[in-house]
Amino acid sequence: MGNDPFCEFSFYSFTKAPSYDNVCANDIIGVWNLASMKDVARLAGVSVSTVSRVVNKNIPVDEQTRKRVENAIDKVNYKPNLLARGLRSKSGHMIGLAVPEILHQAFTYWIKYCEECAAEYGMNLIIGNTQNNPDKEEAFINSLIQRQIDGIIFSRVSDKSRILHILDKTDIPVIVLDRALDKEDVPAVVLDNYRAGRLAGGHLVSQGHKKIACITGPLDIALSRERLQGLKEILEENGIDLKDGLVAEGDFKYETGVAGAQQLLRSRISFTAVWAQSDLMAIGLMNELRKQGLSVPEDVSVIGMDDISMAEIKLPALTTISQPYREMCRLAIEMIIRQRKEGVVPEKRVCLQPSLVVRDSTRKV
Amino acid sequence: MGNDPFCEFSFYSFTKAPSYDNVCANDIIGVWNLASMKDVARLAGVSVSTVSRVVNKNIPVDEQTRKRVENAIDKVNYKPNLLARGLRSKSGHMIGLAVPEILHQAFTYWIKYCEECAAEYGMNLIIGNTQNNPDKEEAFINSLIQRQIDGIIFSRVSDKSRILHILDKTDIPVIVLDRALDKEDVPAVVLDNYRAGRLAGGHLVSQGHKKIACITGPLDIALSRERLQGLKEILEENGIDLKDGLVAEGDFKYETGVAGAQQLLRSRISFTAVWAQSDLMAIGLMNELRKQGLSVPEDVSVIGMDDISMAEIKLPALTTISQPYREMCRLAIEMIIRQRKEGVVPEKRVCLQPSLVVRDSTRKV
DNA sequence: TTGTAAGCGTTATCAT
DNA sequence: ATGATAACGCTTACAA
Repeated sequence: MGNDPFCEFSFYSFTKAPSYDNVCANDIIGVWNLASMKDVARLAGVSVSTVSRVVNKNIPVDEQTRKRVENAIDKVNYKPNLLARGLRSKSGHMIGLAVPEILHQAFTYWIKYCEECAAEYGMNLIIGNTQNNPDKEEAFINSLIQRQIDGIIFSRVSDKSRILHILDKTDIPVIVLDRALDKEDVPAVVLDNYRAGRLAGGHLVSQGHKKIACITGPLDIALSRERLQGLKEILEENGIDLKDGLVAEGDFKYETGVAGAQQLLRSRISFTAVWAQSDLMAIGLMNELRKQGLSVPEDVSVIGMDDISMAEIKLPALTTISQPYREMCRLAIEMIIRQRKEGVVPEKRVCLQPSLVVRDSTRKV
Repeated sequence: MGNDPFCEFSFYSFTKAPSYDNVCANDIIGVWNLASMKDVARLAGVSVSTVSRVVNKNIPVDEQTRKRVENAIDKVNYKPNLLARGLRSKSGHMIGLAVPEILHQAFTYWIKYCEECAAEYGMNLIIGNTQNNPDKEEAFINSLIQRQIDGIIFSRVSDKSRILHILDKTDIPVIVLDRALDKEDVPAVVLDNYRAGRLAGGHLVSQGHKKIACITGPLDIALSRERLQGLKEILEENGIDLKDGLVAEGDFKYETGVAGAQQLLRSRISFTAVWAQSDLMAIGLMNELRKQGLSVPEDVSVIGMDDISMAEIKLPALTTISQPYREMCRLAIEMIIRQRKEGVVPEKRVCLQPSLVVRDSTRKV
């Protein structure tokens, strides 16, 4: 088996690159030069300013010269240099996205949709994995500032005060996704978590459940409390009491779903339905229930939250609460762009609605 | 429930930003200016070139002046402008990563580890989701070229000829991750897929299995064939025949694991172990087997490939073949950096070894 | 060792 | 409508 990183029938070798005509003089060797505006201008017999005007389409240019310039542009395959443009216009045409952990599926949604939407606006997305480490976060933000980034989107912040301290001295638009900062002093795009609780509870109530349990996220995080509150209120409105013994605290990960199931069963309070505040916990819960001889949904209905792709493929497929990831990202990016282009600054938080996805893990009782 | 995107107790409003003293003159409003070298130079009473020399630490500077400059740098909190630096030195200090789909877990590994390694080298990572769409791919690459990107990493390429056509005119280092191009004409970091097949087969053989089946990836992809070949050969070497009826073709996704299970069972050829060439297919396979009344690993041993996080939490936890994602990304990035800095160009492909992760889905027979 | 100045590829101001 | 020209902030010959 061997730990040798290279297999026997391949090799890893470097050779001197062929020397290029236009080698540049610093440590980076052999950069091929794209055509610049100067080249286009020379070819079209106009000045660079005219080329710029044609490229940027904002200032009137004579039809004749425009044609000539456009031809020249095609001919030399001119593409504007975004570093030069950014340097001059103070806009790198880039958006930064900071996530605490790339491998968590919920965060990959932010990455995917932020990239998608940024691309639609002709922007590139720089991502940074902060690992909930304030130092990494700071380093990432600093590199973004140095790139004249157009805006920064945070999905969670490990050290609020530090971040704001750095960014307050700039006027770089900042949006917090998903998990707003406590004081609401930074624009945010968040989910209506209270409503998520109501949705989950409402679904279970409508199925006739009366003995309901919940596995929450960390209760020091506002959104876990809001979700729980929503659940509590909808149950109360239907004359149902959410018993303290049937609330287990988790951390959104699989293992605490398992642990939560054990805790609920140990309580000896009977229940016919559980809402786990993340799909991962819901799956852990289902696996543990099954292990203990209970079947889902026959004995216990289970509802999750997030609608990760795994939710579809479990047996049974998981009923869950889905977040409008795409819309949230779009909104965040549009808020950034508006703030940069039009000088308007979003004042408060935007709150989007979750929706219920009914699959096979819940049923009438 | 309502489809209204904004909940009733929040609002989405923009107001005019306060005007800043240093508003710049174009359409981007209110950009806060970082201190520049000029500011540092003025404060330290030296020229900008001296500041540059201090910052870049490559050219000797008098201890006295260095101290003065460093103090000035701290005082004004100077950070080099990376756009200007990139423009001048023709290196954006960025690496681009093109993936076909961000939400697939295997690709998120590339994102995570490329980001991690790029950060170690002081580079930022721009990601692009190509969706296997040649036009998106081309647009992404063009934007990278325009940013004087230092190198591009592809995880799969939808249209090889087009990409190479664009990039061949540049000398931007290009590395293909994971799935090499057919002709081996682009540097690549790949897994030893043949060896993966041998590992999977070897493990099953060592457990005493003799009736072995396989669910492959798409057979028009070389790596699926290489994996299958490895499996075949190790079995042959042990006097075991991999029966044609026990090979089902899938596409790496969950559903074809289910379908593969059905196909294998329909064949009526008995088997005691299956290698699915992706964990997702392995999970589909396990679920389908269970549905048909077979248990894993009691009746059938199952081994997967990729070692995605889901593999750990299934019941039973999945025995699988893991890829050295982190090392592969590191190698790719280091190849890029060496090519850029030292002008050395990696000639062929680098091939890394997979490893076996034994969990609970396989057992002695 | 340090300063001067040119230039990277743009955009924007000011003439014409 | 178009062309010089001066920035943007940096690196780097070349001079001193």
